[in-house]
Amino acid sequence: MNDKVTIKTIAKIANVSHTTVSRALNDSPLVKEKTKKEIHEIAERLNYSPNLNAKALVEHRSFIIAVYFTDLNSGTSPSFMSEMLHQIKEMLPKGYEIAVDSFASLRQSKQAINLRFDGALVVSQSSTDDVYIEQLANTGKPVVILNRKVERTDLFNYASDDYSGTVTAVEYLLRMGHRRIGIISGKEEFTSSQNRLAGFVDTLQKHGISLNNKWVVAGDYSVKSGYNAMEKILNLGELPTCVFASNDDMAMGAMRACEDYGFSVPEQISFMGFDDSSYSNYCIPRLTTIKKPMREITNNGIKTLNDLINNQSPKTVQSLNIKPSLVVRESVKKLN
Amino acid sequence: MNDKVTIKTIAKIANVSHTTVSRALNDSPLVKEKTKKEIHEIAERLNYSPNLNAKALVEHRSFIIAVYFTDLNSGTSPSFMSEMLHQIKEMLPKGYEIAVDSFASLRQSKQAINLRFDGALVVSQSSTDDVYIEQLANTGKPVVILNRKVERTDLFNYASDDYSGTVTAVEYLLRMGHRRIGIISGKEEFTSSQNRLAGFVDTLQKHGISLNNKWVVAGDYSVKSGYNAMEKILNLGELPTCVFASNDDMAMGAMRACEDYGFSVPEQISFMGFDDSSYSNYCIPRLTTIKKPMREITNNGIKTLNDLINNQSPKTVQSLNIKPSLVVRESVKKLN
DNA sequence: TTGAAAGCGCTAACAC
DNA sequence: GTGTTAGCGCTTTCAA
Repeated sequence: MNDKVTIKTIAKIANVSHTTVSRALNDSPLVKEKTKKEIHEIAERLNYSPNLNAKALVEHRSFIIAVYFTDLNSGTSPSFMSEMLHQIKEMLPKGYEIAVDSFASLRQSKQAINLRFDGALVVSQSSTDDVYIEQLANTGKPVVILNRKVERTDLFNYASDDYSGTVTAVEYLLRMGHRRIGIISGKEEFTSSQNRLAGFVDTLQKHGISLNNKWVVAGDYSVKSGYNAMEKILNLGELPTCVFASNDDMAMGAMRACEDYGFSVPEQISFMGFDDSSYSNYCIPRLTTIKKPMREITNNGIKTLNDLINNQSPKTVQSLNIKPSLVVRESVKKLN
Repeated sequence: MNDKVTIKTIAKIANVSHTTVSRALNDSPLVKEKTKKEIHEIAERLNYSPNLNAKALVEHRSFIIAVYFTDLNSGTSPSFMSEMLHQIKEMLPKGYEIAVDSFASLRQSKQAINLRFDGALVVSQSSTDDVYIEQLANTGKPVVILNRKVERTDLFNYASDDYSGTVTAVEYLLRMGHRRIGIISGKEEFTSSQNRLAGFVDTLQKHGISLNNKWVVAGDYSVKSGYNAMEKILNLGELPTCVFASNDDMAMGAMRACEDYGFSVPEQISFMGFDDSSYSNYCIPRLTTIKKPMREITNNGIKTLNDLINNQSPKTVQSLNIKPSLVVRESVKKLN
């Protein structure tokens, strides 16, 4: 292909220097309108497209936004990820590319972090990410951490307050008369799992409700793990009246297990989820859940990064720990 | 930060020329082992990281793999996308970045396609992508098209044979005794919707079954659209015994509508989905569906692109239209 | 308003 | 084995 159209090609045709072409193409006020127009025409005709590598080299920036996930494979819900990418793409200045990567894959291949980016957005799930976050921050380039509250206070950081969300959840369950409550927890390494579990345990304790340890079963946030965890609980003999699943996917798996074992939901066992995934309003029964404020998290994050990259001090706050809200649907029965 | 560690910095310390450093770092056999070791040590100590922009400029490649979706927003199922990205990341040579983009956003912002990539993977849903695929192909760089069969035969192209999948689906429904069958179709512009609809219509006709046009309702592949579409059908008075939903998500929405309107599934109305999404084995009832061969599609695509980038002629075939398979579960009742 | 020249950090002839 | 030099395509002084 005619890859070789450079500013020099255009310069020759327009009978000017390549400097002028560069200026014209960058809409510099130093170039006469007429020349500018001519150059633009030629560029268009030749289907000129600037060599971003050269531009990046000389301008000391790369036109790349790095988006890091803890793990592309598991944990980050696909819908979160896809919404994320979509929003970033919408809000980012034209000409920027989005480079997707994961800390898990870096760790696995023992690779160093790639420094070619102008700003980074980190969707963090685990404190094991901190090593990498450190490295990103050390570049001095704009970095925004989402999804998980980090220790460092000098970083822009927007997260969901999962602990408080779970408190809300459990208090609702208590109000509905439940006292025998189990939990299916999420991926152990994930901060969200830890916070949700802690919120659960603490709230029961605070209200003087004893927790049956057999009703605390580990899942990994997948639908299947919810199913398996619930099987364990159902085989216990002594059943809870309600199970809090640390995310909606596991709740769906768990409800399916009940169906298979002949327990009706919510008549015999109630369920509470977390996240408010797009399926939770359509499963049977509709899932009562805690709505994770994904929209606010991503919006804040992207806006901030955007400002940072354009060297404006962000109009957003430095850090946010957003309280999730309760979404009452059909999966929790009121006991009398 | 100490961003400024370049090969020249290292050269000065090691008392060699920057060329030698370059060679050493690239593990050239031309450099003495001892010097090499020294240089590597210094590089490590200084936390040297090569400037990819410079490297890219001189090597005429960019270490970027472009991944294009028709639309990041809708149509491409999030789980497909995330599995895709994960697999690419796993199989791609180290040091490569994955740049995610969508034709929809290009179109919206009237942007030209970005030429900074060494190979492109296109997850195409619609023939409107062809303009862009053309441009990508014209770069002469490796391009692999997934998900949809394109006209051009010179491109590497792996897709699911949705038409034949739907034939399989409908013939199964007929075998189960259904004659009054409706369809909820997907996004109109998407090739998959068109093929699935065509397969549906053709197969009914081939078997001499008349199609009630009122039972042909348009959705857009979202759960909600499946719900809405099913509402329309349920309000019709005359009901089908079975509805084929063009994807699993819509089937889930439709089954939920039945629940809300007091129709039992599959006793009164049966459902068949498409895709075999991760939820289809856990919803209530479990969804009988057609398994889209995503794994084969992505595997072939990534392997091929990989070979192409490394200048090997791919061990894979040029083009594949993979037949999906039937997955029988619980949502289709056998009529007698 | 334009051009000449330098240089971004790297690789690759071509010498030695 | 190693160094010198040139050059990738671009922006940016500085001079005219």
